[in-house]
Amino acid sequence: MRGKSNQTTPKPTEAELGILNVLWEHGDMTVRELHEAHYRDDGTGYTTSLKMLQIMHAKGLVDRDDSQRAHVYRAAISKQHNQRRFVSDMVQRVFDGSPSQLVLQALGGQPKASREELEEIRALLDSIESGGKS
Amino acid sequence: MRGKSNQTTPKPTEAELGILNVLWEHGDMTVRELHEAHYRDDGTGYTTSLKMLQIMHAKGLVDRDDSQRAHVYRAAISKQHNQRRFVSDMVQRVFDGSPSQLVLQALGGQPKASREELEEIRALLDSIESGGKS
DNA sequence: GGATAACTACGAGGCATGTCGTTGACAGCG
DNA sequence: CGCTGTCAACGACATGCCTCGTAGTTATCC
Repeated sequence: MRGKSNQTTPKPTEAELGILNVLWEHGDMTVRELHEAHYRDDGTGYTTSLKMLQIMHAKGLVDRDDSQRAHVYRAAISKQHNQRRFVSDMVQRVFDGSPSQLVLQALGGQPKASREELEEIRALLDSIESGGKS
Repeated sequence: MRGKSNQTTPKPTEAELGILNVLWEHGDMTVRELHEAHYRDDGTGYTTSLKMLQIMHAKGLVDRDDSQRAHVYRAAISKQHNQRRFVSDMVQRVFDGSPSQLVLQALGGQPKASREELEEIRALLDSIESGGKS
């Protein structure tokens, strides 16, 4: 019920993903704000930030409020939605469609999970194993 | 001691990943064999397969045996190595560096894990929680 | 030995991505 | 009113990816 946002949005590119991460963190932002927060260090020009947001708006990745002179942008897709998209893609292309293989690889990786996170994972396992819901 | 580990091989592109998947499945292959197995359906030309393998060889993604007239190619990186690379990248870019978030997302997804796979995951959780090894 | 078929090598082109420069509009201030 | 600074819009360009056509080489078969 919550998602009237349909699946028609394309997969974000690498640069677009960086921008979305800032938008998810900060909420609504003007071009100037995003540029200062995200592109300042690497010396990238202001117009690049603008162009990026315009392209993302054309793709439906961000919404825009142009009632003010400085347009305000916000992420049009949720972080979770994006995560599902990426996980689904990677399971398909890199793990032969097996999510559990991905899980094993992720748990074996370097940034170790904390005890609380491990418990959360166990809880989800229980939920699945007892015929839990999707 | 972290940092620039010699990841000399770049991350495979989409098309390169498709080729690697075939090579991991079939083992060593000539260009012709790969083309028949992978590119025949979509009408892609033979020289495209050849060029792809040449590029991948230049990048170090595949090894080549040119002692015969028809060169024989094989994957230069293991499937596991590639999986680690992709998981690490995605954890960083999409999950703010939290592997457990990725795990939760993967387990919630649609291709459900089997009971055996769930047990395997539990075993790995136990191993980690008891001060397991890497 | 000469034609034929299969192979490698190389360059070029179409397309997406990410970068920027320039232009024109608009607000605020004197 | 006219200046100055900020903004959105658009085109252009470099680069990487993927595609193919063409050329040149080598094996094979009469």
